[in-house]
Amino acid sequence: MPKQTFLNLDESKRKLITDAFLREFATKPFDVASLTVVVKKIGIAKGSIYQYFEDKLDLFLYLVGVCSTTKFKYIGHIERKDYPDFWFYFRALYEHGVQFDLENPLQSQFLFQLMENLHSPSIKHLYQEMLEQSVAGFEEMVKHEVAIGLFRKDIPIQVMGFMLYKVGVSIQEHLIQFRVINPKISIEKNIPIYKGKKDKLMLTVDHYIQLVKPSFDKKSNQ
Amino acid sequence: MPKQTFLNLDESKRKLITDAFLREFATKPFDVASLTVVVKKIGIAKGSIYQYFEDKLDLFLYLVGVCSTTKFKYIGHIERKDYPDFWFYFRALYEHGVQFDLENPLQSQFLFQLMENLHSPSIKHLYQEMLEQSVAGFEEMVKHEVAIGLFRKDIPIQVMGFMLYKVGVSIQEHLIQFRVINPKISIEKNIPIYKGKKDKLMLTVDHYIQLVKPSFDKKSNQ
DNA sequence: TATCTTTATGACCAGGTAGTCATACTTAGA
DNA sequence: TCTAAGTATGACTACCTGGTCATAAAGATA
Repeated sequence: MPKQTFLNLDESKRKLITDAFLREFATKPFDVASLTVVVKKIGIAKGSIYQYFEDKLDLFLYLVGVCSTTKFKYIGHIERKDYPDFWFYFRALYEHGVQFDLENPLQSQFLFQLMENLHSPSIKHLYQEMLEQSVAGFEEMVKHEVAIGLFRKDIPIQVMGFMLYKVGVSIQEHLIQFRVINPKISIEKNIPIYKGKKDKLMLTVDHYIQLVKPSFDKKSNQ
Repeated sequence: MPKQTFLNLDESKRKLITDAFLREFATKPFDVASLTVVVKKIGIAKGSIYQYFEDKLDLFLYLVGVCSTTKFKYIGHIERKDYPDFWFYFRALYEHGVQFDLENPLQSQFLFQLMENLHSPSIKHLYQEMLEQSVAGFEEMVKHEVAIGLFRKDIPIQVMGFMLYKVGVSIQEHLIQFRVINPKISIEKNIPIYKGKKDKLMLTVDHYIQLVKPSFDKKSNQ
């Protein structure tokens, strides 16, 4: 948790600091990201950081918190019950995710790279924790779909949950792989990852849904 | 490429060095792995490393080469044409992959963590390159299956190829996630990742095949 | 204006890194 | 046994990191 000193700062300075570190941590793994470089870039003293935060990890966790909170405002209200089947719901999550990205590019990019940048040995436990949480979330979704008879039940929940999680991740990675989006350049130029690419994203989402739907949906004759 | 000096070394010393660095790079990202630590551990001078290799990257690439060559001996002879459908072929790759692991634990573990440990900024290009190659390989497979009418053709090849690649990766990650295997501990104790777990691995492979088969296979009425 | 509290600073510390290089040691051949 | 080529060494450089802390500056209160 940030110290009181940081919270007392006026918003513009808080934003200056937050944004600068979001940028750093969005580009480099935790262990490689350098506080020294960032403070030089924004022209504040190294010592100040330690008036604001306990240590590097404290700062990092603060950023995670900020971004998660923001994103939740965009997708927190989306509920499964408002959609006829899981895939409409799944699709909606992406649609509102784009909105989050367009309006909060830096935060979006930070979250985008989060899992990747957590691969540093010194915070391995955090990675494990977050992955576990994500996977558990998808497992819950699958469990529900199986319960209401929309998803097949001949495959272990864990397998379906994990695969679904992977599908979610793969869509974004696909767009990077095939040069539709370029997070690195987006961060440099400070433009939203999906700016002008919402259509292409949703088309890809649809392709993936079309592809994996038969894997999850219960066959009509079962 | 290693320098001649390294190649002149007698095998036992070469193996000592190779194994020690495989261990280091199997545990830590490229940028975090420390040559200094390794040379201390095996009791040779830091300078010696630079008599053997150009630099850290040269050493790393040597390790990649060694492991790839070994693994190829195990799965290079497996050909699609020897199997009735893609999924038997896919399954066979895993089966022989286990054999490679059991007989070359260290190399297996190094390759296992390779993609993950390539996330270091200083070798981002290498990551990109290898990913590209892997994905291209899976795309070729898909293309072939579509051509012979076994895979559906209503989804872009790129999407199917990338998804298939992800399925391959996901199986291993699944086993970590659900504590069936534990590469980190295996490396510490120097035992094969899949020792005594071949059955569980193949069961999981079968689950994933069973799950994703309907996504890829052409429907009989199409 | 004088006092007290909060905030900002940057030199400094201990510890780490990849890579260099002159020197010493080994080995092989004559 | 002497020489020459190959191999091993570790102190050293230049540079980086996260984190500390006494001190200075700024703000608020009276």
